Amino acid sequence: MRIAELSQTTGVPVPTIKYYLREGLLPAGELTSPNQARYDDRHVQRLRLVRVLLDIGRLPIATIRDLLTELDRPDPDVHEVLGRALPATVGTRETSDPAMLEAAHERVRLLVRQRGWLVSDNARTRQSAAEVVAAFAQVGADVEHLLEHYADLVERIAVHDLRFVAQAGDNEGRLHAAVVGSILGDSLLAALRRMAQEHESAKMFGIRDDNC
Amino acid sequence: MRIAELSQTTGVPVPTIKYYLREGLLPAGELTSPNQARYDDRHVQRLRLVRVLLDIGRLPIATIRDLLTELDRPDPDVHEVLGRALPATVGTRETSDPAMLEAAHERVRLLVRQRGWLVSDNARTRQSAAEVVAAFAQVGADVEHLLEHYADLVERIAVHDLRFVAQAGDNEGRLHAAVVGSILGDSLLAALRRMAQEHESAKMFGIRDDNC
DNA sequence: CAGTATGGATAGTGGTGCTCTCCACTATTG
DNA sequence: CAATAGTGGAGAGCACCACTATCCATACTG
Repeated sequence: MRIAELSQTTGVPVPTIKYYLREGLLPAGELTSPNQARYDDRHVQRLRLVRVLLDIGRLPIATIRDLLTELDRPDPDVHEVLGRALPATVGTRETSDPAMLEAAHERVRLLVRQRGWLVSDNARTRQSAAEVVAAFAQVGADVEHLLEHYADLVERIAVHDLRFVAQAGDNEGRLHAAVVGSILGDSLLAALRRMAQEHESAKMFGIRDDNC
Repeated sequence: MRIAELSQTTGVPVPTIKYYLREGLLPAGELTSPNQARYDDRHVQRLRLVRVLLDIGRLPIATIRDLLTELDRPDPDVHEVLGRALPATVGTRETSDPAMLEAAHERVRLLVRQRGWLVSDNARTRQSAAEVVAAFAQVGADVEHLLEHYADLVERIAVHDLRFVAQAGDNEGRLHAAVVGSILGDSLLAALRRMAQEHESAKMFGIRDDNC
């Protein structure tokens, strides 16, 4: 398969594919001569994955490159990917109030301790969670109740996520499933949550099912 | 309070505040003379909210403006906000394969029907959910099981979300809580989910709690 | 053998979220 | 009562990011 066919199959313009090749999001095709290369199904798959991580996951190119590099490691391990690469896909920000952030960190540490979660201490996810907790405080919202209930529910979500990962055949498939499930799962959960919120709100504040 | 104090209190640079004023993210201060204005606590609150929606929620300026405009409507109604304004905060994309997208839409319609969710038919959240379902299909992942379990769990999440909204004192507070809870809630859930995934993975694939 | 496609490289583009500069004017300080 | 600093407002400029366009020597295609 040459680049034009790869482009047609995936719907990604040829210049964009070239750009991804330059950026290391896509491995180079097998060179048959100095300026001819062949691409195969793996390139199609990878390209689709990149597009989905970009469009749905809204991950920056650099993050996607790191994630794919992790997937392509010689000794790929699902737990490693879940523990090291995927945490980089949650955003961080520089919070204004250091004291508030430290309090939020302490709150997250407490949560992790009480739940007995086996989460590495330097985990970026802790940082991210603390930042969100601090953000709630900064806009004057009390996140306390939400935090406990959310923790309950994400535990169950994670069980299904890991089941989703485990069901994939080989190790490579599991890595793929871990990435896809985590990134797309966020978006799926967000969309479903909005619908469930609308439904719950309809039940709560007078039902207007005129267009449902 | 003048602009310098507003800037110091919130940590937002003065030129950025001026930019937000131009963009309509922040209402103008009360003019005391042609080139002097006074700002108050409401500006501080609003500015913090804007920063949090930008930094944590990663919403575009235009979306934030629309959201805040909705909050400032004369007859603010929580269900309206949850049903109209907040759905705009989930992304959309132009999918390559129309047939796949239509199948995904049908799947989402079925889900909504089976759950009896009262969700408006044209809802943007449906579009978004369908896009994610199509994305799963596009990368060759079977979302079927995940979908049912996620639907179960977001129903419970939404119950807590609405409780979070209801607990806020007045109507204005509830609108604020709905926005904050929805947007920041997404990020909080994502961060907690990553931690729960790491924990679940640690339990599943050999426990290495050396640094937990 | 004419015309199109290719890999590779470099430069340019459009959108976004600021940031800088300027201006006439106002407030504050010594 | 200066001198200095700060202000609202408006326009231009900037940095980053994800592309997109152009060019070239070479290779495939009809």
